[in-house]
Amino acid sequence: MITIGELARYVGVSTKTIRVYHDKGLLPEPPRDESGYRRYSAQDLVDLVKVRTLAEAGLPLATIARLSAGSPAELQDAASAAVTELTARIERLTATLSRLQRLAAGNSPFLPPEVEQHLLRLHDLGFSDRWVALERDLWILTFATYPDTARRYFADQSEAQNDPELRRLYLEYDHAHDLDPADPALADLADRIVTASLARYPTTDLNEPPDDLATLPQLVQSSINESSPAWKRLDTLIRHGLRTRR
Amino acid sequence: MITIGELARYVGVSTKTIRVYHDKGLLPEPPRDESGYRRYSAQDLVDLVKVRTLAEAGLPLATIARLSAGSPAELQDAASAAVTELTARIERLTATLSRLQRLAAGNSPFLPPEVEQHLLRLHDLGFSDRWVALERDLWILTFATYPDTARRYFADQSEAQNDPELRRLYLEYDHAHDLDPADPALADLADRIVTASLARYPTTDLNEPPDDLATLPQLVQSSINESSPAWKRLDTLIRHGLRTRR
DNA sequence: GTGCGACATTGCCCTAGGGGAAGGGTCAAG
DNA sequence: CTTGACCCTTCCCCTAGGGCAATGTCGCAC
Repeated sequence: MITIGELARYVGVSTKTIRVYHDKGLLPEPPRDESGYRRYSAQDLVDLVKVRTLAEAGLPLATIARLSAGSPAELQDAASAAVTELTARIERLTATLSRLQRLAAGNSPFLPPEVEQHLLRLHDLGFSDRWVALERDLWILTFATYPDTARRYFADQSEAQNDPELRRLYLEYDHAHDLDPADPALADLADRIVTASLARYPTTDLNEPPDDLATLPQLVQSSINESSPAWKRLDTLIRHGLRTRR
Repeated sequence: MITIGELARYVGVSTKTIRVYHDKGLLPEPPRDESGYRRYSAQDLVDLVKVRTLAEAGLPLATIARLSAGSPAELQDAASAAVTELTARIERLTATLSRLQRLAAGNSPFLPPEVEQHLLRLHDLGFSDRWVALERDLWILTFATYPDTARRYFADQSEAQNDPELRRLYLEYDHAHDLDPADPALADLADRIVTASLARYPTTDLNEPPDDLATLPQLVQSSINESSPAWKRLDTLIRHGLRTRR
C-alpha cells in the first residue's frame, strides 16, 4: 500500500498529475489511511500506466475518462486509432529533428546541402549577393512546399549552370538590375533569353510548373520586380516573348 | 507578397498561430496592403519555419522569442540542446507506442509476452487464481520500474519453476492461504523453503535486490500478508529462518 | 451593381494539462 | 522534540493556441 509520492515516482509523473486524474474521474480515489493519506495498490499502478500511455499518445483526458468507464473493446479501438496517429506524430517529429539538426549546425533549416553548395558556387561565378539571396528565397519556398518537385527542378537548374551560354545570360540578367528600364539593351537581352529558353525547353514540359507550384515563382518574381524597375521590364519582355514565339 | 492564409498553408499552421507569433514578438509584423491585410515575403516564410521547428521541438515560445532576438550562436546552442531533448522525447514516444500497441491488442500494457506465458503456465500447474494475480502484480510493478533488472529476475524465476522440488514448495505456499496461522505445518513448510532457498542462492547475490527495488517485493508482500494471516505467519517464519541460518 | 463565398481584421473568452504557492497536518530519524 | 520530507486541500496562474463574433474586402458570376 504505497503513498501517492511513491506511485508517482514509479510511473514517472508528479503527485499533482495523479490528483488531477482523480478529480477528472480517470482514476478511482483509493482508500485513505488513518491520517487521510491516499493508499495505492499494485492495481492502481496498472491503471495509472494505462491512463498515462493513452495520455502520452495525445488523447484528451476527457476521452480517456470515457474509455476507462466503457468496454474493453472500445478501448482497443481507440488504442489502435491512437497507434496510427502516434506513429504519424513520431514521423513528423523525426522530420522536425532533422530540420533542428540543420539549425544546430548553423545552416538554414530546409535547404539540402547540395543547394547550399549551388548557391555558394553562384557567388563564385560572379553573381551578385542580391541575386544569390533571391534565388535562395526561391529554393526555400519551393523546398518548403513541395520537396519532391523541388528536387527535380533543382537538378535541372543546377545542370543549366554548366552551360556557359546560359550562365552568361543569367549573369547579364543579374547585372541588368541598375539599368534604366528604357534601355534598349533590355529588349536585346530578353530576346536572347527567350531564344535560349525555347531551345532548352522546346515543349511546355518542365518549364510550366504544376498549378500548386505556379504561385511560388510569381511570389519570388514579384519581390524581384519590386527591387528593380529594369528587372520588372525584363520580366515583362520575357513573358511576352515566350507567349508570342512558342 | 502572400497573405496570411497562404503563408499558413505553406507552412502547415493556422492563421491564428501566425497572429499569436506576431503578438508574442516571435515574428515581425509584416507591412500591410491598402486594405490593412498583412503581406508576407519569402523571408517571412523562412523565419516562420525556423520558429515552428523550434516550437515543434518543444521550446517555449518565450524562449524562441529571446533566441530570435539574440545572436545566431545562442540559437545554435539552444538548437543542439533541443536536438538531444527531442531525441529523448522521440524515444519515450516510441516506448509509449509499443505500450499502446499492446493495449490495442488487448494485452496488459507492460508485461512482455513471455511473462504472460509464464503466468498462464502457473495456472495450468495448479496455482490458484489468487496466487497468479499476486505474482502478476509483482511482475507488473517490477517491469514498470526497472525493466532491465526485471528481465534478469524473471529469467531466474521462470527457471525455478522447472525444478519440481521448488515448484512443489511454491504450490504448498499457495495452498497454505487458508490454514490457521498457528498450524505447525506452517513452521515445517517455512523450514523446507528456507533450506531450498539457501541451496539455490548460497550467496546473497541474486536474492537481495538492489535498494531501489527492495520496496517492491515489500509492497506486494504486504498486500499478500493482508489477504491471509497464514501467509503473514509464513512470511515471518521464512524471514527469520533466512536471517538466522545464513 | 448585386450577391456570394472565401478571405481578412480585431477582440474576447475558453480549454487542456498541469505548475506552484499558501496554509496546514503527519511521520520517521537523530 | 525538532527537522526534513511527506501528505492534505484550495486557489490562482500559465502556455499555446481554438472558437466565435462583428465587421471589412476580394474576386467572380449574374
